[in-house]
Amino acid sequence: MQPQQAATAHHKDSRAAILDSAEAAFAELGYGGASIRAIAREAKVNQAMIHYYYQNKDQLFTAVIERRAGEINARRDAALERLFEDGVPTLEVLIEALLRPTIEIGHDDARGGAAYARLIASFNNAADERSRRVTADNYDPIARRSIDAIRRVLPELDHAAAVRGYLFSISVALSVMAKTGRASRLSDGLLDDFDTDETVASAVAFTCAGIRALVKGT
Amino acid sequence: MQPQQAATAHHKDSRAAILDSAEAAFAELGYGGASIRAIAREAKVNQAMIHYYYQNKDQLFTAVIERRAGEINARRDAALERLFEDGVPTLEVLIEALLRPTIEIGHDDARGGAAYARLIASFNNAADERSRRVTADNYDPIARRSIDAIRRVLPELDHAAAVRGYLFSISVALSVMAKTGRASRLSDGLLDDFDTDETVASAVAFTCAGIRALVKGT
DNA sequence: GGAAAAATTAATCAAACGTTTAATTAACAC
DNA sequence: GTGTTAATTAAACGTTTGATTAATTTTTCC
Repeated sequence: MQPQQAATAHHKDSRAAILDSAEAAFAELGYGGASIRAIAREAKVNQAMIHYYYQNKDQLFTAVIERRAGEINARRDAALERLFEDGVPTLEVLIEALLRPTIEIGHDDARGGAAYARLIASFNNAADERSRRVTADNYDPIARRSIDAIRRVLPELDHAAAVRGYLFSISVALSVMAKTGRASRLSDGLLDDFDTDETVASAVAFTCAGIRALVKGT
Repeated sequence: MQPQQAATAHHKDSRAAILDSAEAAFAELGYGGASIRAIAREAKVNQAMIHYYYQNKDQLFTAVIERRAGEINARRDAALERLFEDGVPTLEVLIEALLRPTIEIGHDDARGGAAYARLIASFNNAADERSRRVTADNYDPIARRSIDAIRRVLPELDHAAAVRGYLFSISVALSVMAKTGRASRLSDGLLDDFDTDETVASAVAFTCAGIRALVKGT
């Protein structure tokens, strides 16, 4: 039968420990490279516990994504609602509100956000059935709302261009989330993957100018 | 046995057949998810042939990347040299020259480019040691030359901003290479992942405006 | 045409994989 | 306390994995 929420004071919640460990493993090694055994070992739980709570590897992966996607989507929705409360915001304010939750989670090392950042960055462009499924399920709805918001702020932009602009912007945001160390390497240390404010500012400036350039006849 | 009249022509190039099959498998399933056995089966080759030619899975992966990276780098270098032959080109011309080889390979279905596109898109943001290694080995040198070229075209851009601009641009280009079908889905069919010219034009317009926005004090 | 080298094959290896089972311990309701 | 259910465990399941072996065929070259 399905377990109930137990989480005794004695043992830290095993389910969360499994998700944390799985998140790190999937991010570091990919879905196929991460093994249930290694995930269980890292989470300090018996290997059968993973099947007890998540049935199989695929559903474990799904659970990892859903946990973070829920938070990101909630923060984005709240920002969207707030921004349009009194009037139409500028494109810069809107884009920053859309990108910041994503980028900040990736910089929240204390809560393991860095691992999720690498994970989402790797499956966002992935073509396998599983990646497409979790993207469509967890990120398409908020994507549609975000695209609508962009069009309200920039009515001259046609629908197709708004979709392009949104996807380009997300791609830029994810590239800075991944923190592969490449920026630092190519800039000989001038750039720092971990400076959130400077990173967000650059990404917002870049993508806003890019979106405006997609307006027809410019 | 089968009539062997075409045998020579058939397995004339087992090495290429293996690389083609491996490229598709790595792109579709990831490094860990792709199996040597499945790769051999798809390439119509005995599985020991893969170790005969490429020693092990890691070196097979490296060989898959190197084959395409060599071509992309050669085309990019040629374009760079040509562009600066007589004077300094515009940013648009430069960026298009940098992005086009990458995007076009991804659209060259006949030569299996679509698989490589998904592959490079997935490991570009990946954090595992292998992905970082092949990125550094195969794409860092051309990246440095490209960044220098951007700075010659746009001298007001400082080095760090040029690195940012380059990485953002590559990220945008890779996102359209992956062709996950998401653009079409989110635009309700208005956008087509396979329209190369329109895709390149959008990516160039977006990234050039983005790079200009990274100039200090604008 | 025959020796040498390259290419290809089937068979096998130990290790690791995801998953399942059956038994045991811990927690809770009454 | 007793009974019930959730949580946890060790062991094993059958399969697949990357890799290696040794034998055999095909090609190359003189």
